[in-house]
Formats: sequence, C-alpha cells, structure tokens
Amino acid sequence: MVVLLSETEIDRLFHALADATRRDIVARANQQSQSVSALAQHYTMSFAAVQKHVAVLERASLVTKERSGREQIVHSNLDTLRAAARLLDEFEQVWLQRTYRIQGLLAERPDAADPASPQQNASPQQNASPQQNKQHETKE
Amino acid sequence: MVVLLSETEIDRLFHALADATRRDIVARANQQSQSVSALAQHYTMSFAAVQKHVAVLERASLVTKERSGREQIVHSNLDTLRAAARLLDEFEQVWLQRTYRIQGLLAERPDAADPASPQQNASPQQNASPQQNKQHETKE
DNA sequence: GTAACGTACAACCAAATGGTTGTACTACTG
DNA sequence: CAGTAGTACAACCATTTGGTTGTACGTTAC
Repeated sequence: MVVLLSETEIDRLFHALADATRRDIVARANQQSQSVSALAQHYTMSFAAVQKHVAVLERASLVTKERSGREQIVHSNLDTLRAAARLLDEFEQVWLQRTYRIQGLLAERPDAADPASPQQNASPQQNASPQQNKQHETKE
Repeated sequence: MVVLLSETEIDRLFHALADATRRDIVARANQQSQSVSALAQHYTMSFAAVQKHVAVLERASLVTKERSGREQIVHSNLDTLRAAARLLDEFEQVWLQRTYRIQGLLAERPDAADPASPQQNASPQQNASPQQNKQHETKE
C-alpha cells in the first residue's frame, strides 16, 4: 500500500506531530470537536499561541476548521494520522526487507557486504538505491 | 502494547523524521552501515551539515555511531523506527476507540468528557531555565 | 445599541534550526 | 616522516519556530 504524500507533506506531518501540545490538541479535537478558544482553555499559553499550533496542524491536514457563527470548530482528521502510521509501516517494511535481503544474500553472494560488520572496504563506492523519489538535493 | 517513550523522546523522534535528508540518511544507513563521510558524499550540503543531521538522528536513537579507526560508522536502529510506527498505531487505536465510544455513548452519558489529560506541573512562569521540562503545561 | 466573545492578524522577541567556514586532532598511507 | 582522510567542534549567519502583546472586526447576548 503506497501512501500518497509528497516529501514536503511528510515533513509537515512529522513536524506537526513533533510537539506534545499539538499532539494533545489533536487528541482533544478527536475526543470532541470544539472551538479554538475551548481548546486554548486547557493550556497555559496564550490563545494566539494555540491558534498557531492549530494552524500548523491544519497545514499538515491533521485537523480541519469549520466556521460556525463566530466560532471555528476544530475537527481532527484521523485519515491523515492513519496515513502517517501507514507511512512508518512502509518505512519499516522497506527497510526491514532490505535488511533481510542483504542477510539472505550473504551466503550466496560473498561480495554483498555485511551491514553489521564495521570492518570493511572503506572505499566509498556506493551501491545506492535505484529508486530516487526525493526532492531534496542529492549529489551522485 | 505500550510504547516506552517519554514525551520529550517522542518530540525528538518525530522531529528527526520531519526532514527528508534525515529520512534518507537512515534509509542509506539501513541499506548499508557506512561512515559519516561516505553518507555525506550523497548530498550537496557540507560534511558538517550532514554531521549535524546524523547527530539529530542519534539523539532520537534512530541511528547509532560506532568508531572504527578514524571513521564513525553509522548504523540504523530499526527498533526505534518500529517504536515510532507502533506509537502512531497506538494514537490511531486510542483516538479511533474514543471516537467510537463517544458515538456509542452520546445518548446515555452527556458528561463523558475529559478523562485523559496529561500531567500538569503548572508553575506558570516563563523566563526559562535553559532546559524546559517539555511536558507541555496544561491548565484546567 | 452596547458589551462581551471568538477570531484573525500584525509586530515583536528569544531561542532553535539548518546551513556555512575554519581550525584542530587522530588515524591511516605512502 | 609528511600528507591526507575522517572527524569534532567552534563561530557565525539567516531563517524558522514558538511564544508574547496589541489591535481590529464580525457575531452573539443582554
């Protein structure tokens, strides 16, 4: 299962999750959709600060806001959270697979380097991964 | 299954993952453990910049470094990645459960609110000792 | 209508981030 | 031995982040 997020969206998503206050906001909004000021009441920081946290969450699609009269109701977006979880599952899968594949090949292909052994060539010939979906600059 | 990380560690973990270069570093290190300078060759940024990224990953326990002669070999730590994945799974589970429970309880318990607020240690002064106890302060 | 509430947003600030260059030290290599 | 490769680390810089206060404006309540 492939997750549909761009690198930039992944950046935003993890960045949004990398703050305890923001995680708490999502949890509360999920528990019950509520206005920004209602959320803000639970924290010692200013209303404006909470507003900014909500904005970060919104940019990451972890919550949505919906106007209701003078209030902005914050709804959690569990789909995005699920996407994040799937994304890490994917990393786990891919990276583990690679680990196993390398281990599995050790017997038959003596030139497949041992990833755990620190004693090795040190000559930086890189057998880099063929898939390049990044948008951050790589050299090679 | 409960994941064993403190809020601060979770912050560090997600922050470390919130950068495409760092994710790429972990992927490469997982594919094959290699020295910092070998990793740095794949990026256009300076060696020192890559060093800093590795340091961030190390603080988040996503990689470990092991000295080998004059080189520092970077190993990926898949356990931490797994912990992150489990953590999001947990969020997903808990938050989804709460959603369902609330939907189910809406009729009978109008006051079913606010069970799980994190620790509060208030002391509402800013001014900041250099370390802040990153447990975000809640009010209520 | 007036007052209070909820929000938006700008201006400002301190600290953290992400990058650079330069210097120094250690470990290999010839 | 001299030279180079790999690393560590400090200093510096620009930008972002996370917080503040203040102001303005629409909406609700009285």
